[in-house]
Amino acid sequence: MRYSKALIPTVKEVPNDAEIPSHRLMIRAGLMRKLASGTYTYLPAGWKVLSKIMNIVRQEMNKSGAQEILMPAVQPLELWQQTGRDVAYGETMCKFTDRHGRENVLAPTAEEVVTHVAAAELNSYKQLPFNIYQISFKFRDEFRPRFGVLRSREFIMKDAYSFHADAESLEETYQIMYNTYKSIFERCGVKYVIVEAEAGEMGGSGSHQFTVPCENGEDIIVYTQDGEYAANLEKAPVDALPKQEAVEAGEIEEVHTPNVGSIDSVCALLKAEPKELIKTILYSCDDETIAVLVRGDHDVNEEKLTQAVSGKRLELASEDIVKKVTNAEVGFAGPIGIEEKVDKVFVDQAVSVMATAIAGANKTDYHIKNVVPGRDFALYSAKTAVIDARNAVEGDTLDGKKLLFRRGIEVGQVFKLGTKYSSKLDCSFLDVNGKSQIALMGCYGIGINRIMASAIEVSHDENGIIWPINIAPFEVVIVPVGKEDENAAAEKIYSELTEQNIDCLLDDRNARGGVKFKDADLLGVPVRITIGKKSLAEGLVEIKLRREEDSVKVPLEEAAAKVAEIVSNLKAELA
RNA sequence: CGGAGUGUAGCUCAGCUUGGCUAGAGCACUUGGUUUGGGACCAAGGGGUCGUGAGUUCGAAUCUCUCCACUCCGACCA
Repeated sequence: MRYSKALIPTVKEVPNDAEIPSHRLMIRAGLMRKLASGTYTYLPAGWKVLSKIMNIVRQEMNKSGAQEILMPAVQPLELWQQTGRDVAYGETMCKFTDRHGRENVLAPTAEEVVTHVAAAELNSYKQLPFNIYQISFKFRDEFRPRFGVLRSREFIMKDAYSFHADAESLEETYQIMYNTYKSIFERCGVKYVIVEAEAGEMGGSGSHQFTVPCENGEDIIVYTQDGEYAANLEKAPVDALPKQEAVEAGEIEEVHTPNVGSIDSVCALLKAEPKELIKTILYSCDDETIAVLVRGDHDVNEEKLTQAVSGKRLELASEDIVKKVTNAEVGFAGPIGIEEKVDKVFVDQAVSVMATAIAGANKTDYHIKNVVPGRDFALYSAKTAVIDARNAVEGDTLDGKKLLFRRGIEVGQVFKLGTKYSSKLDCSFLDVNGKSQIALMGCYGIGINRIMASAIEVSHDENGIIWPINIAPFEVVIVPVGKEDENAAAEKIYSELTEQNIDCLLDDRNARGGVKFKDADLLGVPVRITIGKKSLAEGLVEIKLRREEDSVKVPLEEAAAKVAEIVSNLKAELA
């Protein structure tokens, strides 16, 4: 590609709505432009990056035995109603009615459609297993799109779905996908960690997340120093805390706390620490109401809670329910006597070992001091159980080992779905004995745009992007500085490299050297060839790697061969 | 959805407090010239119904209200 003919509109100044490096650099390097909140147009160089990522994904998926298909972006809402996910996905799903009055959704994912497709074609165990995938646009009407491409409303996802006759087969494909994902991210040149994850809304029995550690990630990874354990925050269990030393706790004492409902304000008023408080949080689960007790400085982990209610859908109780159950305004729920008012009580382990605590009084504008767990409310009963119900925090351990935290960008996740979708959409087959069986499923997603953004997040400097060569918009940029012999030499190298299928950008613009260097750095092209007057007079050109400071000079005639070798070495690093 | 903020040229912003001549700067763009190894310089240009709609006023970018868009924080934490 010749720069003079290319639409690569680099800019010096950034629109003020870009905050994180990947977003800023994608705008500055002319890779993309925003159309509206959470939607972006990819310009030629940006689309090339995405295309290269998609090609790697496609090659590795095909190599694993998966087959590519393409499903519609517009799906009938009816399919989603059959699995109940029309409600579960809620407002995140963009719905619309067509001219015939039919309700549709813009695909946020495709479990329903793919299961429907498979159900129609699957008859016999002899067809199993198979794994089909697509690379397509997905639309999720996010609460709050942000961080540029990291949480956009429209994005490109590779989603694969496997179908199996038995658990062993699912396990086998799951492992194949796990390894395929490793190859994909390695070839893309992004450093990732694999963590245990909860299946969440997707359902199923097992899941791993592929996460790129980086400061601007939205996910929190919890791990032990020795690398024995890594999980996301939703999943990570914690060791039980030791029982606090018993203190001379007086009788419970009601205190007036007018208009003071939040943890912080209670602490301020009573001069206490959040860790001396018990939070009582109410959830609705089907028709039941569930109370959860956690320490004031801890957060409820809904995934753990969901496990405790056997995977049933949980929802924070509405204000009305809270008022009805506690006989008080929101902010004053407490553990004493709550057992009689709700269907279940889960006490977080950290609460169960508290010596004494402050809690809500189930009475508007009142709290209770000197609450002793086990004395003033039951820890174990028909309705009450002590469980691990909170997020891990700094200071927690697992198996006695200190838990560490770091942020990351989720770029891929694999799930064992089991029969969650196949049972509801009747995806079954006849087994060897002629008996009808429900197919087992796995699903495997990769965020294409997120690979692009995370590569930038972890690899850039003050001058711009530093691409891994396999996903760079160009592998080599040729910069002639000057306009006579330099251009001729540049053309020569350009045609030699192009002939060898090296993806090359020739900066043939009539611009000063400085401009070309700045743009080459901003765009992040891994290898740069500079052809200047002085060196050329000696028959030399200069080769510089974007990621390194120094350059080397080689004879003009050898330049193409030398660069081809460098390119192939850089690629070998990512093989 | 709650809170905060911002909307003036393609981009970054000034002007608004205290209403008043033809609405400004830098970057970008066009033309000509000089330049050409790290975002050059000179000169001449083009480009804005100041987000929308209403109101107050002799007069509104500026004051008031409506709506819209965008950004940030939060959104189960009782």
